[in-house]
Amino acid sequence: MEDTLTQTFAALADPTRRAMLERLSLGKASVGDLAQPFRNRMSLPAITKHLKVLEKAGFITKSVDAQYRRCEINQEAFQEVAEWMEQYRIFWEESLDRLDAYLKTVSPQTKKASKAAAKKGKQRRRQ
Amino acid sequence: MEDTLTQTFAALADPTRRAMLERLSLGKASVGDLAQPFRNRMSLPAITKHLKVLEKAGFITKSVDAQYRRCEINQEAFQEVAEWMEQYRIFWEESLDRLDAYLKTVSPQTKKASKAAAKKGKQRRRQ
DNA sequence: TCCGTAATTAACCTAGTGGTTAATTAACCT
DNA sequence: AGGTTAATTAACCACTAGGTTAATTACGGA
Repeated sequence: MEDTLTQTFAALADPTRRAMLERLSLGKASVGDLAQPFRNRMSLPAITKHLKVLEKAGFITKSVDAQYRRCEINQEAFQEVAEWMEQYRIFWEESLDRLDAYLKTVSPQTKKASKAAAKKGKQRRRQ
Repeated sequence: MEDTLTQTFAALADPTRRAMLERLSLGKASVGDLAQPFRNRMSLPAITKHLKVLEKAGFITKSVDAQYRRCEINQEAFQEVAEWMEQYRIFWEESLDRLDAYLKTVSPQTKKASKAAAKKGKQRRRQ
């Protein structure tokens, strides 16, 4: 696959891996911990593979702790995405403005994603 | 592939498609225009397929103009990426601060991506 | 009307991805 | 030492992604 941005985006193009990142954004976790929400759907080797993809893309780092592997989220890859997005800032800023405006027409408090987006718009837009 | 975030990230996980978006960020273009930089490496049907992926992911819209297809960049998909990134803001903000600091230790003017990132950091970081 | 150009569709091929089961490595515990 | 638990590796399979060539559609111009 070669190029690093490609690896980065490819790593995010899977719901299982995104869920793992979401879990890791709350704090460190072992492979078993990360596997737990998927135990019914998916085997452990599958989990291992997903983690390897995330690791190669720089989203996580693993450290050995006895028989456990402690997984931790990592900025590196997020930085790449953010830098790339910078190039298209004009588009996503505009989009968030629209989202922000839309949210004002709905209810004052909505679910977390919407709240976060609204907050972002407010913080950055003026000046 | 089902889910929309997956489609969005998958669309970005290809250097050809990212190059096309880069070109389209400068303005509208026909399929032929977009194909031109790849004409030696890649056939036209391949280009058509790539554009279809970008279209399904919401990154571009096509309109018919005689025998030409006029392609235009679109915010929709960028919005999705931005919303998703919001969840990890703590990581990429921190990353951009580091990048910003690093750039200060290098030269005042560097290449475009770096400049943009530095600008972003300055605008948002304080207050 | 006929030819050239723009672009897509169809049919196909190869390599890579996401999953499996079975076997293996490595650490802890009694 | 022997058993249990954590995780990885190996070998395999089905499906999709990215590419090809050849054929097709659709429009403009002499």
